[in-house]
Amino acid sequence: MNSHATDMGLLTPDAGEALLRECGIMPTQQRVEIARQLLGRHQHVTADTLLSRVNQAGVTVSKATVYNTLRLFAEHGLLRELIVDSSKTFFDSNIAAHHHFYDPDNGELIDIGVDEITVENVPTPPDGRDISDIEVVVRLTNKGL
Amino acid sequence: MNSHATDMGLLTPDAGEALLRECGIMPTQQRVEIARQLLGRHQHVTADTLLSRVNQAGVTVSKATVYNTLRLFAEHGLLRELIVDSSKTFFDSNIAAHHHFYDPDNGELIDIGVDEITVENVPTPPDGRDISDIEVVVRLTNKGL
DNA sequence: GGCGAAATCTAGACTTTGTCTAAAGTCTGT
DNA sequence: ACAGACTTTAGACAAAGTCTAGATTTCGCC
Repeated sequence: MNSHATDMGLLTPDAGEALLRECGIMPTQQRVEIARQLLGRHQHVTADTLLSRVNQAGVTVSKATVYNTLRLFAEHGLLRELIVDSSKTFFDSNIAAHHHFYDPDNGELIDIGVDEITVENVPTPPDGRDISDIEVVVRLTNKGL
Repeated sequence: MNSHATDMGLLTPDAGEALLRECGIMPTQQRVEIARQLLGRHQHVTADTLLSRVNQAGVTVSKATVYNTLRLFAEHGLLRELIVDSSKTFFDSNIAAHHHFYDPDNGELIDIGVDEITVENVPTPPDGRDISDIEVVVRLTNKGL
């Protein structure tokens, strides 16, 4: 057990604040609480689940701040936006290169380590463009459907 | 030039109707027009662009019918839903296995043939589930940003 | 061709996810 | 404590997609 996270996988308030400062993000109460809930362990959340989780933790946060903060954290590389479902956006606190299984039936996301799958020979992109990200989504169905 | 498509890549009305019948889909006027616009060549469309294209072709179609028909065609394997952008869904009339470059700046999608990229060693899915689809999205940025 | 049953289509209300805005609150350096 | 810059908020707004009830079309059959 490390001293920066509680046994529920939350960061301590101090660790959350320190992390944000390191990234040059002003550590407001809302941002620290979102960081605590999100960045203590690897997980996949939607804006909606995060909003209710933070509010249940006793910190009042508005919908706009949740979206602003998620975008801000993503810009600073603290988390990654996942596009796997047409109706909601997931955010992934695991920023290491990896891919996903996705089960549309229950919204479950499961990490696939970058060493567990082989993606090679990606063609060079057209004209004046660079690759910013490679995302592999392996969609699942329940057996016998 | 084959006899089933015009020089604009549209199916002839007869070819469209025949295609739907082969799939066991009742060929209504709306469905035939959507099939003509969509299935004559490989392309990527959103529900919105398709709606206006069909209406401009002189066939009145409602938004609900466009969505119903796209889902119906996808269920019958005539096209494929692509999840590459959090704000809109694309449909791909190329049903052969392949992947995509995606440029979020202009919404452009470019096919990557399944022989142009290597995706191997996909782990076995958990418990009682099967793989239904593997989707690789290579996101692009403009150089020097 | 005409008929009834079943399937389909439509307009528009509705839902959901996410964005925007103007006003109020908070923080920092001095 | 003050100014100025940044952040947060509630709620209006926007866009994509879903749903529904009633009107229309299609089909098989005579």
